[in-house]
This record gives sequence, structure tokens and C-alpha cells, in this order.
Amino acid sequence: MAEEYNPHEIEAAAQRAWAAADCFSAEGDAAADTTLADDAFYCLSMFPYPSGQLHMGHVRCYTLGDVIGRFQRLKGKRVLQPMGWDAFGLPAENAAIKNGIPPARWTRDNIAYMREQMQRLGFAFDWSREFATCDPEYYRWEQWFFIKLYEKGLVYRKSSMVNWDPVDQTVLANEQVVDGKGWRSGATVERRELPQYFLKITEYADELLSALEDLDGWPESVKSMQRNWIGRSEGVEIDFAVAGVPADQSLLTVYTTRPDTLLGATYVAIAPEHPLGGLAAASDASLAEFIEDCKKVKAAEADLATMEKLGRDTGLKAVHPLTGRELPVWVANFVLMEYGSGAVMSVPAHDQRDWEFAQKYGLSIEQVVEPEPTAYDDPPRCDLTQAAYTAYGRLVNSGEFDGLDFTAAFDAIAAALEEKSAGRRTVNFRLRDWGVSRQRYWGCPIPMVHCDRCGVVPEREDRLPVLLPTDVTFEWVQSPLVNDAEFLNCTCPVCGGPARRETDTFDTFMESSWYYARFASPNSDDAMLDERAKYWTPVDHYVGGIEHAILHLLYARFYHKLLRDEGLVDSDEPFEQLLMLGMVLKDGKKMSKSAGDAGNPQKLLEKYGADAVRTAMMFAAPPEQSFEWSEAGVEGQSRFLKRLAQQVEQFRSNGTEAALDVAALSKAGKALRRVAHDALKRAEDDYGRRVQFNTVVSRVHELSNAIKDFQPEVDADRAAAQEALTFALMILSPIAPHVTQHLWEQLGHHELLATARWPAVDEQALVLDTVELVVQVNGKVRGRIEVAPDVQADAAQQAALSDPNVVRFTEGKTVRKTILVPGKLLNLVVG
RNA sequence: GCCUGGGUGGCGAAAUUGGUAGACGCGCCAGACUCAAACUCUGGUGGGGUAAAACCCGUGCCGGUUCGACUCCGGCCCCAGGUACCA
Repeated sequence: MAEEYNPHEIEAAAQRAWAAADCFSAEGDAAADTTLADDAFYCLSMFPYPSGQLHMGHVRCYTLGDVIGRFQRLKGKRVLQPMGWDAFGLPAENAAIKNGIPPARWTRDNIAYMREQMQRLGFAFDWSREFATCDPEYYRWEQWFFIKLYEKGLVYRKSSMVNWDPVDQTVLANEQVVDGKGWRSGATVERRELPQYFLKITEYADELLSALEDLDGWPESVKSMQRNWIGRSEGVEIDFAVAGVPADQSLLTVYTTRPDTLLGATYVAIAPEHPLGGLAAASDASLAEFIEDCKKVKAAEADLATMEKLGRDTGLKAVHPLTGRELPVWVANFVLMEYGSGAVMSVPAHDQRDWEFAQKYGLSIEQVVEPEPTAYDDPPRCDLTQAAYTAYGRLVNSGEFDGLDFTAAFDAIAAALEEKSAGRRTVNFRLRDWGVSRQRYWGCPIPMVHCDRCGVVPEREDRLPVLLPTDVTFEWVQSPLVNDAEFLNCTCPVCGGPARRETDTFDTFMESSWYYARFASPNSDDAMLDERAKYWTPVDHYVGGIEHAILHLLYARFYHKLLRDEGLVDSDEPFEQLLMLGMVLKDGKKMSKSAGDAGNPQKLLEKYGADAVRTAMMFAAPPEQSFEWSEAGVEGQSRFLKRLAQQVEQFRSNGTEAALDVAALSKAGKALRRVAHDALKRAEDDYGRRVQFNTVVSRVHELSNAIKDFQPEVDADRAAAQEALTFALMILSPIAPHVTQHLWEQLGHHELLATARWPAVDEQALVLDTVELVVQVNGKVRGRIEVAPDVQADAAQQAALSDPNVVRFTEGKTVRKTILVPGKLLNLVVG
């Protein structure tokens, strides 16, 4: 029998051939000729955090990206497909604390191992552009850009909440707080305010929202998530005067999207950190204790939104701006100081949360909206003893505003407030400015300097980068920068006097927000980006996990606009088409969180080779779907690749190449040709338009099965088999590039398959003489008929009525309606 | 809690625009090869029903629209992702 399918030899040989031909280096950007941009294709998969080893989630993501890139190359595009490392982050510090290995070394070691795994998988990356975000050559430009933004007024400093571990005396990430306790110390975590740097992403809120409309290549679900996250709303800011407090604190401003319910406000709630709360607590020990207790909650929205709603009366009174009535001011643990003004008006009759709070504390519930009169039998419920009535309706108990509907009431009440200078219409966003400070070591140093004389000032451009020392030891959970005199001490960039460096580092989303542009402009020493970035960006196809649907993608979109406004790129959006991958799960959880060694593809690669792993992964599920990974499928795909190799070998052993003469083909030859061209056509559609690759693998299985069952009848049929095999290899090549390259050579092709051209479909080969129509009677399948493809309803009905089983169900009844779906089905409606 | 997805045989899935539910693969069963096993090959494989057919049921649950619903609409249940310091 034929030679054995030996993936290790075959794969090594194919990779040597690609390297020798240097066929994955992106060409043509040096010219930066935008007229050539049409055949340029930037294919990018989200770069990984170098956590130690690849897991199957990585294998899925990079195989999918590779399939897209390889397909585009077959279609004649010049493809840029780079790879690098999102190298800063928390796990490196955890490893350092645990094992005493410096984060830089740990990270570099991981990169080396994971790079080797990627190379083994045969991804068509342009490795000449590789970088890690912890390279000073990379992060220096991030520092440079931050200073540019600072100069433009897009950076500011303010206090904001962090999780504070009182035992370890350190700031914890949300992930490091488990059930309200520090994961290492076990101490109850407290919210604490720290001064931090913020980027004014809210200045771009309007554009980030409106530009979503034009992102036709993005999934609707992701756009919807971003829309909701940005959360544009139209409402009214309302001022409540507070009596008996210092003048500068006497105005309590709240924002509401429901000014129509203003007359139903029965109390005002403020955040625990609100200054008025502190004021009242000064003479109220139990209130002070309550406020202190409120801080013992993790600063994560999910926790705040699900905790028990608690509150205390401050004793203060807020004056209703329209009625003059005095409303009690309560401290409530669910009001966030960071969102809006840290105060809300409460209308228990028409807001469910306020209703529950009012029920709990015996606060007044006063209806001011009632359901619109309706023609329906079942009018909307409005029983305020059971729940709040939150729908829009008509105003009652609102004096001059009675009878107005939502829109009219909104306008009238807003106007009344504006007249009294006690309120104003505003557009509000849920989106908050981006806090970029992290109290961590392993990140990009924030290039700011603290000077006793000049205050907080940016470092001078010519002294960048502010280098992160890499030779450090973690003697303590705290960042080593805090006690590193050599790092800490510097001279003030303004006055030249002694000064201290900022010890916070950037949020790692800062690095991942512009790496795609840097890939297009690698080794640019004297600028953050050069003209090549304009040439390659925006990314044509961006591939990554659904877990990045909001934060990473929103920050990257924001950054792209910042780069644009700095003149560094010339497009408005960074990613034209977006493929959001579902999770690869292990025990029901995402791989990166739970897999460990169980997710490492290494053993599978050693046993079955890269092609079988890649094919099994692509075959397992459509890209956007999450699924539980199982190794069981790899064996099956390995078997399939072996069979395909045998089919090529068998074909070869039967003679030489044959020239195709369509007219000379037998019926079987034509049938095989139809299957081959149909597979080619559908594969092209699946690759290019549908971006669904599991069905491509199925299609090649079917084609291979058809080749197996094919019985040549005439000499000319050999050419049909050859064409079918050629197509099978072409179609499968983006998914299993090594073995298809090997078999491509066996079939006598001398060019590399990776850089060959995708063949054209012969539409003539697809034409059928007859088609099978399913015959339904009242929507149930009762028979099948063989008819001409263009058969008319009358003729089809006649043919159907020659089927005895169809007759059984139509006998003695009249055919009232006939529905013909050409090529598919005929439905006879009888009665 | 809120936002966004998902739920189809024993398992992964397919069904592209509302038109044959289960393509393709795994597993399993039977047979061939073998001293035997593994590999490989051939056939079968949603449930009920039948000698075999016919036929009936079936895409998380309840209801609706339609000649026809996995697909559209309303309500619910469960699972996953995100929730601003995991990346």
C-alpha cells in the first residue's frame, strides 16, 4: 500500500518550503502606494497574553485567522498577518510572588515557548514584525502619546475607587477579590479613593456611538453591546436645595430620564461617599457606622447591583424645586459616587428599585403616572401595592401637568425647571472616562513626575522612554517600584530640581489599543507610526474572542480616533470586519480561566500533527459559537487526512496527468465534476462571505467520499478525478496547509499551494437535468418526484398525483392551493 | 441586577431568504479481514411502530402567526460571556 501519512515529516517539510520562499512576509508597504491598497489585506487575530502555554482557545482563534488570511492569499490578495505579545499584566506578578521569578524573565520564557507552539501549528505569520508590548521600543511611544494627550487636555487626574486590602496594604484587581475578601490575605476588602489618571473617552462618546451605524462588517450583537455600554440618554438635570448646610454644598443635583415623574419624588438618595453624608454623619454615630459599612463592598458593578439595598436617613432635607416640599435625604448603598453627581431623586411609585427601597423603609409612595386609556381588554396593570408602575403613561397628582403624556410632560417640566433656573435638559452617557492608572509593577510606567515646586508634570519627550526596571524581586505583594530609589528619584522636567517618578503603570488595555497600527509600522524608531500604518490600516478582518466585545474593542476604537486626530492614521475606525469567536470551554468555563495543562495542545500536536488539530478545531463548531472542547474529534480528522493521502497516492499509481475534456466525460464523470464544482463554489462562499469553516470541512469530506465511490467509465473520466482531488486540496489548504501542500506536489503541481490561485467555478458543471421535488400534502411529506428543474406548478402537481401515497392523502378532497418552491418542494393544500 | 448570546439524536453539529429536521464527523451495533486483537474496509444507527412498509411523535418550556416554523412574534426556564483593575 501507499506511503503512510506522516504528519511530522510532511509538516516540517512544508514549513521549510514556506520559509525558503518567504511567502508570508507582507509585501508592498514600503512604497506606501495607496493605489495598490485594493489588493492589500490586513488580517489580524488578537495577540495573546503570554500566560505560559497555548490553550485550545488560542488554537481556535489563530487557526481561524490563519484560514482567513490564507484564503485571501489564494484569492490574490497581498496579506499582512502579524503576531506579537500583549506582555504586561497581572499574572506575571503573581508568578513572581509565587516563584520568585522576575516578571520580565517569566514573560520572555513564556513567549519563547508559545512562539514555538505557534510555529509548529504552521500559522502564516509575518514573524519579522513580531514585538512584545513590554519592549521599551514599543511602550516608549505609548508614553509619548500619553504626553501628547496630556498636552491636548485629554488627560486629567481625579480620585476614584479601588479595592483596598487592609492587611496586604495593596490595591486588588476585581478578580483578586473573592466573596468580598482579598484572595491572599483573606481580609475583608474596602473601597478606597486614590488619585488616578483618566483619559477623556467621554469626549468621543458621540462619535463612538454614531460611528457604529457604519460598521457594516461588525456583528449586530457587538454593536448593540457597545451602544448599550455607551448608553446615551436624554434627560434633565434637577437641582434640589439642601437646607442648613454650608453654601458650597447646598445644591444637590440629580439626573433623571423621567422628569415626568418629578412630582412623585418622595426622597433623594445620595452615595455613601457623598460629602453631604459625611456632613450629617459628623453628628450621627450610627449613620457614620453605616457609611463605613458601605465601603466594605467590592467596587464591581455586578456586586453593587446584586447586593441588598440598604439606606439611612441623614436627617437633611432637600427642597423640591417645583413644589417647595421638603424631601428627606437618604444615604443609599446602591448610589454610585462615580456615576453622575452621586445623587438620585427617588420616585417609588414609578421605579422598581425605589419602590422596593420605600417599602423596606416605610417611605411614601405617591402615584403621578397612570396607564393610558386603552382599547385592549387587558389594560396595563397598575397596582402600587404590588410593584412600581414603570411604563409611560398620563400624569396625575401633578397639578398643572395633569393629563400630559410622557413627551408633553417631559417638555413642560423641563421648561418649568429651566424657567426657575433649577434644572436643564441634558444628554447623558453611561460611559465613564477611562481610568488608566494601575498600582502595579509589571506595566508601562506612566511618564509623569511629581515635583514639590511644579506639581505633577509630564516627563520630557527627549527623556523617553521611562524605563521599567526589569531586575526586580518581589519581597512583598506591593509593586517593587514604590521602594526602588533608582527608579523613583529623578529631576523635574520643568525646573530641574529633585523630583519623584509616578510609580503607577498603565492599564494594559493601553498597549492593546494601538498594537494593530504598530504591526503595520514595525521598527519605526523616530515615530510612533509612519506612513505604512496609513497604508495597511484599517484592519480588514479582525478575529478574537467575544469576551473582548466591549472593553478592548471600545478602547481600540477610541485610540484609533485619537491617532487619527494626531494625524497618525487616516481612517475613522480601526477594524473593518470583525469576527467574534465563541468561547472554547473546559468544564463549562472559558479555557483561559480553567484549563491549565488540560487545554494545552502540545500532546495532540505530538500525536496527530498540526493539520489534524487545526482541522478538528475548525470542524468542531462554527466560529461564533461557544463549545466544550473534546479531543475525540482529532482522531477522526487525522483518519480523514490519511484517507485523502491514500486517494491521491492511488490516483497517482494509476497513471499520469490527464487533460480535461468535458464533452468526453461519462455520466459518472459529470456527476463527480458537479460535486467538485459545487464543493468549490460553496467553500468559497463559506470562506469569503459566511465565514463558517466547519461546513467547509464537511464539504471536503463529501467530495472525498464522492471520489471514493467514483467508478470511471471512460478514459476521459480520469481527468474528472484529478480535478476533484485538486479541488479537495485547494479547498482544504487554508485549514490543513501542510498535508495539502505535500499532496499538491504529489499531484504534480510545482508552485506552492499557499501562493497558488483559487480556481474559477464552471457554472455549466453545476447544471442538473432533473431535480427531486418533495411532495407535501398539507405540509407533510408524502412523496418525491423527479422533474425538470424549471417545471411549472401544474405539471408538477400532475406528476405528484401519480404517486400512490400522495393519492392516498388527496383522494376525495379538493386541492385548494398549490405551492411550488422550485427545485425543492411542492405543497398541495387540500381540504 | 443589567447588557449580549446560546439551548437540535448517545456526542460535536448541518439546515445560507419561512420550504425534506439531523448533511458531515465522533461514538455505538453488525459484518469482512485476522489464530486473536488493533488498524482498515462494508453496512446500519432520533424515538415509537411494522414481517417490511405505511404511519405517529420529535429542534429547552408554554402560547401565537403561516399552506408550511429549528428559523418569525409574545411569555417563561436554564447555561455562557461582559459588567469598567483577568486579559
